[in-house]
Amino acid sequence: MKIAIFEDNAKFRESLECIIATTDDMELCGSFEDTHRLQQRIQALQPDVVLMDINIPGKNGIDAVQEIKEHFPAVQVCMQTVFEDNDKVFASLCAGASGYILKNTAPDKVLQAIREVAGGGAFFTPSIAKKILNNFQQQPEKAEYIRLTEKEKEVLKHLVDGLSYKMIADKVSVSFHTIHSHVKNVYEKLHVNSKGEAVAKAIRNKLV
Amino acid sequence: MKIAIFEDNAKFRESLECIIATTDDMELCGSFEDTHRLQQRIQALQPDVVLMDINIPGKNGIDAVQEIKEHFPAVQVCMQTVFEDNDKVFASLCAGASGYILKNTAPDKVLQAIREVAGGGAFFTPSIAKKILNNFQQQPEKAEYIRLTEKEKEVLKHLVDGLSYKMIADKVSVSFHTIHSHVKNVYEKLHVNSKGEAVAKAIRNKLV
DNA sequence: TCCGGCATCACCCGAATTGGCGATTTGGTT
DNA sequence: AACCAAATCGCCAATTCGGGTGATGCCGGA
Repeated sequence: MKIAIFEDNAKFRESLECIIATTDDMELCGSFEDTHRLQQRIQALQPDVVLMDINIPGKNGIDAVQEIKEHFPAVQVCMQTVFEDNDKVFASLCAGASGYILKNTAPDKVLQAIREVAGGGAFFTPSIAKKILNNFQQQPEKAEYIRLTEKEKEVLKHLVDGLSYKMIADKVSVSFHTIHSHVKNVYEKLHVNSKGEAVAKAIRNKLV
Repeated sequence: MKIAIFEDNAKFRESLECIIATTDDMELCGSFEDTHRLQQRIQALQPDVVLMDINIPGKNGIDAVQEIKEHFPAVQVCMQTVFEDNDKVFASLCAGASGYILKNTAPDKVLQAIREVAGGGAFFTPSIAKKILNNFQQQPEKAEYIRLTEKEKEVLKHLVDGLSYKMIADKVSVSFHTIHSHVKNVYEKLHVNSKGEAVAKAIRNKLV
């Protein structure tokens, strides 16, 4: 697993280098104090995971993430910073970062974060996770939990994709009438009575 | 730190009990296989953290979380389940859960999750964190400008609300045929050919 | 001034959707 | 064994939708 570091603070960068270098399943493939020639560096090193500071000379860390994900979508990026301002956190995540850890994070947690993002997962330090959570809970959306069966969810997904009853029936290998029946049940449970409302509610309640 | 468990699977509940009981800084103050008399139980036990299963007899786990947070906002809840469907995850978080861990989570991670949520933080297993992350990152890759006219946008809004052509015609005080015509134009511009797709695209591209 | 985009209205037709009435067979819980 | 929810299938009627092919004005930019 190849790791690249972008961090301007020399002491901190060195300690990161040390952590990575002394870990068996990781290889430190690059360590930089600025984001100059970002694409060339990434292209040359082909890292699996990039540790990125937010306050870094050259291009700032958030823009750097965006650039990396745009040109090298397979590269996973983990933000590594002292800041936990809401705007920086959310901007980083929207830019494509898969992890966000604070600089006071213990070394073993840093390694854990790297492994998680490398494996396609995500990792946040608890205080960051809490911020993200608040973002959900602040929605006044009094989302009653709608208990759809698996079949009903599947049919609903296909409705969202614009398939007709007949096409869904084909795709699920089931009779047209069955789909008909499922759709009716979905409408009932969602308290809607048209496809448009059902699709809208499905997307807004993240049933898809 | 007082922990209460709500989990209907006996074997799994016992293993959780064991994990908690053998941890120095935690005290198992209750363990239940259903959510009956939920408020009385919480009131009597005064737990700091509740581990809650989603599929649990009585009231389902998500509604239970909502009830707990409503009457005992200081109690932190961590979901503990085998499900990772989007709807269950987001419904849980919106209901007030501070953590969401899968049942295959290692014991030390479970303890870590409990400590984090007790301390006012949040904890998600990586795959759940990834789902949450995707919720932020989905959308930017649409540079394709869709220029709808005002009328078309209005008609589209009403379609999203589930109105039929005729109802829209009434609402906008215009002929049914006009609505028909607008809808056809919208379909053409959105490159779709069904109401479902149009509604989905409208919401996802924030045209509404 | 002419052209193109927009809004409006109109007709046709085949297919899809809705809603309401059923039914049987599973699978899991009690 | 009894029960229940879910999944499956069926019929019917009214309405709506999707696609095609028009037409009429109105307005603003070339």
